[in-house]
Amino acid sequence: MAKNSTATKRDTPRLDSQAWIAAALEMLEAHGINGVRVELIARNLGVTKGSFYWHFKDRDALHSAMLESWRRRATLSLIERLDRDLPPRERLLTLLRLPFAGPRSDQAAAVELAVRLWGRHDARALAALREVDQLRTEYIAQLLRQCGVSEHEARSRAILAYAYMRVGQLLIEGEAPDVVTLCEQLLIGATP
Amino acid sequence: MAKNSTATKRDTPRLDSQAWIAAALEMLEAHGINGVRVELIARNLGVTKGSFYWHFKDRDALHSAMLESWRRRATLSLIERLDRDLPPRERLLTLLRLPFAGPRSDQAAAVELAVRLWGRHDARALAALREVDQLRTEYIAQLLRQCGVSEHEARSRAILAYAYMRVGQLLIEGEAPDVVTLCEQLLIGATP
DNA sequence: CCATGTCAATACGCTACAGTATGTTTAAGC
DNA sequence: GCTTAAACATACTGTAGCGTATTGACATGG
Repeated sequence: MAKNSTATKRDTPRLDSQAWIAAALEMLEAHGINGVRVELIARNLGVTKGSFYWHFKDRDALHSAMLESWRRRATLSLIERLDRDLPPRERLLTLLRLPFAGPRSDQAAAVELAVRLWGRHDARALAALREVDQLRTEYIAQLLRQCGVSEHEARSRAILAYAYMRVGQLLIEGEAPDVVTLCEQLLIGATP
Repeated sequence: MAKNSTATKRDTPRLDSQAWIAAALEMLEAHGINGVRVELIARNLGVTKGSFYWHFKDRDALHSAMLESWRRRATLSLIERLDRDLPPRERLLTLLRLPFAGPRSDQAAAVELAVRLWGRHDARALAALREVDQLRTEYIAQLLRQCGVSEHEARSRAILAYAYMRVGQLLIEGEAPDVVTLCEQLLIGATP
């Protein structure tokens, strides 16, 4: 186990900043912001930290880049991926089930938790978090309004739905399927 | 700034395990489980780590003690403190507003997030988390049933309420008071 | 007053890690 | 084939932190 250790193969021997950021976000998801170590990420990528300090000035620069990358993907990508020809109610359901759909979404939900904790002693993380939270809840609220939810209830329901999406995964694990379905119905509104 | 640095005064010059655990939980809340450093806690307590290794075998023993302490306080204390002569609906409201009532509850909510992240790569933390989640949601569901919520809806509403209590703090910060009130009404049930 | 148990300070070795300095490979352009 | 710059390796310094060993302060009971 000298060169090709774990994560990325050497099919792309040369890395760019994005590869480092992606690997760093994996570390963030697993061990929090303090667990994001340069040499560990390097090992996961199959390189040494000599590569890291080519792409980034220092550890703090990586942190900023991680936040920026997360903010972009958290706002643009997800929303634009859903804005297709689905009716609003189906879009809402898909959105609600997104954090529970497979290990990839599972990791994404964990990153949210890590950023949330990170934001307690880092102003940049807090700012990014507020912006993402605001955009997400507002988007959910819009969908709810399109489903016929009143203007007043929309924001409250959006907040509840968003909270459910953040920490609901572990809570649901042992529950019956109809309990989950009822959660969704309570959030979206009565079944027509 | 030599002796009495920050946290605990030297009124109680000698410490016990509980003081260490409490200080460690503060660190957990601020920097996650990886940020819980022995020498840093020692500085906060105004002692050196020579004291620590008298009370605990090693860092891992502190982790276990932290989990155990958190589990006790998370299950027994809170529930028993509420089981007074309040009607169930008022008890529910108090419970719902607990995470947003002052900085102390704010810290407690942050500890929950930290444990939640911690549980992603530590089996003990995950076990404690599951137990606490289960007890809390079941307790909320019981209160809901006493409020007239149907058996089926009780568990779903409890999950939504619990998720709201965990991450709702930041989401609510800029909201109007009636939005928050509506959140509570949606969770508890229609106003009678 | 001294013996013992409790709690803490000091000194030490060890490892992990951040960051720097500098050498080495690889690919592209000419 | 030679140059150049991008991407990475290697070797190093400095520091933070875990754990250990030893010693010191302080109280209490005999």
